[in-house]
Order: sequence, then structure tokens, then C-alpha cells
Amino acid sequence: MSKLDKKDFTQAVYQMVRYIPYGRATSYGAIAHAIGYPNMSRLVGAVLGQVSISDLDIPAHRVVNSQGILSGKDAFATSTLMQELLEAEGIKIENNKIKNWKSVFWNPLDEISLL
DNA sequence: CCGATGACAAGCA
DNA sequence: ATGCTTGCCATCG
Repeated sequence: MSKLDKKDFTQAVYQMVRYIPYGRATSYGAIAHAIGYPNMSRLVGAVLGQVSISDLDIPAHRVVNSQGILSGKDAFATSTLMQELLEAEGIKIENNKIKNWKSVFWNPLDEISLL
């Protein structure tokens, strides 16, 4: 199995997040798993944390934790921005948590299979 | 260099 | 269901 360098890991995360379709969301663990690092969920979050404040080309608001909770809302310009962006896409949120998360969840592995 | 922290996740009580 | 503990690894002070 080929290993990804830190730099490639970052690029892989960027690309994966860009693939997330409108009106959907995925989790850190799912992304980490999709790019070959099942236990690197924290690193995915670390990468997005840096990205969300400088690279707006990446829909970082569509990435939440495995419970569908908006754990990264504080990393955005305002603490409500993340939720507003998601709601603008038709995603319902209640108490910082995506409602019907099961249906909103987008599995990157599903998309990779199609590639 | 070392210890603490973090946009996580799974396991256990 | 809630809360604590462990694993993982990059980044920070």
C-alpha cells in the first residue's frame, strides 16, 4: 500500500471535501478512512481548521464529527456561520446537531467506488 | 525536547 | 444514554 506524505494527506483532504455534494455532509473519520488513514480523524480536523480561515474554496462547513455535531463551528468567522451555511443548503440543525444525520451523511467511499 | 491541546472516534462502565 | 479512558498524530508553548 502506498503511503501518503503529510502534504499529500492535506491535498487529499482538500479534494475530498470539495467532492461533498450540495446539501450533504460527511464526518472526519469517513474522510480519513477514505484516503487510507482510518485513525487520522483528528488530523482531518486539524487540516480543516487551518483551511476554514484562509481557503474559502473548500466547503469545510460540510464536515462534522461522527455524531453529526458541528464541532468546528468556532473555527469559522462567526459561531453561527457554519450552521447558517448548512441550513442554507436545506440541512436541518437542532442544538448544534444535524437532524436526520443518517440521511444527510455522505460517504466518500461511495463516491470513490464510482471513480 | 517535552507536555498539553485539538473541528475525532471507539470502547467501556 | 451519559461520562470517562485510550488511541492517533500534528501543532503549539
